[in-house]
Amino acid sequence: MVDVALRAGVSTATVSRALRGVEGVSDETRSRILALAEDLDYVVSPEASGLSGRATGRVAVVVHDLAAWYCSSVVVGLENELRAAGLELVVRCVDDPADRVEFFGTLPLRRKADALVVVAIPMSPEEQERLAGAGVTVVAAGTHDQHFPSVAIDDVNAAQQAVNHLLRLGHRRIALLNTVAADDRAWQAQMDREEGFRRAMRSAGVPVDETLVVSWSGGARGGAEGMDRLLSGERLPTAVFAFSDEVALGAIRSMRRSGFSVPQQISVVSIDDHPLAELTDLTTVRQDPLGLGRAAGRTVLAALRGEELPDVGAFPTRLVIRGTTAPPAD
Amino acid sequence: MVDVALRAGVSTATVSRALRGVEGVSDETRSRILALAEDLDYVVSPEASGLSGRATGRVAVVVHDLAAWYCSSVVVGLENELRAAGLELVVRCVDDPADRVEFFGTLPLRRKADALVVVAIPMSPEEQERLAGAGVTVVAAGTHDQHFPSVAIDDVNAAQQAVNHLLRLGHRRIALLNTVAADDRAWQAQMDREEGFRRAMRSAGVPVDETLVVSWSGGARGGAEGMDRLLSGERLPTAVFAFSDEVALGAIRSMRRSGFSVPQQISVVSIDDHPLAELTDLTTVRQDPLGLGRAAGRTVLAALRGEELPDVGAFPTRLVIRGTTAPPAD
DNA sequence: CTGAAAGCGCTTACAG
DNA sequence: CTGAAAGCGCTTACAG
Repeated sequence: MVDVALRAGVSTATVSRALRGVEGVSDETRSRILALAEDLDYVVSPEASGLSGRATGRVAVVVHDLAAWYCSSVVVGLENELRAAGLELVVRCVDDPADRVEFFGTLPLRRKADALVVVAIPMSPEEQERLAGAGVTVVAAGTHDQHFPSVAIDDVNAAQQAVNHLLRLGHRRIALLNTVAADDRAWQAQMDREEGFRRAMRSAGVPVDETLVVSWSGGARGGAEGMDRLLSGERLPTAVFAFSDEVALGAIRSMRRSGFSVPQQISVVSIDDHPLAELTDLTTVRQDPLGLGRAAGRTVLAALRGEELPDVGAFPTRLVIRGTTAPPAD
Repeated sequence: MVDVALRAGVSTATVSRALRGVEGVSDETRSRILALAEDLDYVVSPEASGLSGRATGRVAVVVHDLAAWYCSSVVVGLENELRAAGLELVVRCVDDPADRVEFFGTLPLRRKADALVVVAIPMSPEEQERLAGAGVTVVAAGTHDQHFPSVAIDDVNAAQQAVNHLLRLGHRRIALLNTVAADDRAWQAQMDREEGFRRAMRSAGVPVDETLVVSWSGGARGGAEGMDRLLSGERLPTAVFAFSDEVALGAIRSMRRSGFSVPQQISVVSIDDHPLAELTDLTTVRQDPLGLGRAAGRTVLAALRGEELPDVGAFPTRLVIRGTTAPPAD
């Protein structure tokens, strides 16, 4: 920077102001400095800038499973929005419970980032408290949060959209193929989606057959295994509401293997609209993790600017009817 | 840090040395300082540290499509390895060609990171040159590179593994369902996999029917469309080698829709072993992007330590035979 | 509109 | 093994 200042014949203070677009520099001087900086291929040192100023120009994101479609899409949305604002994204994966304890225990983010975005990790009260004392702006993405601004879908409502679709088709023996969090701590989405399932059934006056409510591990494999359990039960469902598209895909695989046709004998609906849902002709409730990540990014920017955060409400979801649902055979 | 030094009754220089595990501090002093720092919940400011020392403690990763399984897996592997070494990962997505030009044109990474990992983006000579002059350690992951250390699979060989499997089963009319890069610049993997395809055919003395060589856009949709083209040709293939699992899945969908059974009428093999490959019983050549990311991370660490980089050779791939391949019907 | 000077919180030769 | 001091490259009141 001294170099630029010397050549421009001004002080480093002026260069600093010109480069940051701050007021108090004449247009003539500013453009001269900008041109010079460009010429010299000069970039400000974020270290020095962060040390003297207050902000680091970085926002951290903690994410549960970056390799999963949902999480990586949220992160891409975040990155796009933050990059446009000149901020960098530091990614921290939290793979297992031990790692999670480690992260929330040490919170290695003080002075390392201006804000933290927690993606798809419902926080315990203790974790929230730790974070609140960490001195950074916190935004939750993919989960609802009491203490911090959050952007997420309404899982109860999304589940109702799915189950109502089955009910409208005439189904009554509807199974819930839920998942359990690997973490064993209550996972918000699972509870909310079950609540939505029950609420839809209740509204329609249809009793829930508890033998048709199964919670199994997640992913396609979990869905396949959970479905095997349902198929080995006494009375079969005519329709299944699965926690996610991946679970649904696994379930469908199990059904076909066992000789059941979808949707002729059993209908399937889930939540996500994963890229493969269209390919597999899966009826699902679409959510938009990329857009959600962008919204979370905008929330971070607003919070950093100290703006009043407008309550964005729940992020929208929408039923997409494809080929895995049909009226019951009987 | 002054706070810790004051309470420990030593200078900040000693605290700094103790905290970094550098030599030149008595064990007694060191442990006292460490305990104190722990007590006070003290963490060094990376800004200040970076400003006085040389390194930033950060490595940047540029990635083409973070939402894709392959790329996000590589990034997770990288993150795991780098985090274990106390380094942070800054993620930069490069979505479209314009964005790519912008990135390589401005290279906003000088002083912002100690190293740069380029994931799945084959670089042009000009881009390589720009990077070489940027003053950061560069590692390529997922592509081979002349100028920088790189860790990648041998695409030619992987393709041969796939096609040789088909040849061994007795297939001769084998189609290549390749993809074209959205970027329109030559994409290494596509060329190498085509080369592997041709080499395997040549070795087996089987002529390539050029009407069975199709390059279409990527993803499941691209695979479906490309397959439709193949199916509308004069002579049908008895087997298809697809660029990736997603392309293969799309292709299979097209075949089933057109009334062809897999593998009875047409066999399908591809490259990846995507999580859904097992679910869909797809025969494929497995690659391990998570492990590849880890290896890239280790390469970065070694380079940062100034170590001689051992030539790791190609990252291994392995044929996984499942249910989409069988001997030809005739 | 512009500059001189202090200070951000560390690390690193240089002494001892 | 330990400390005093300079310096890393910026930003920010404070003057002018």
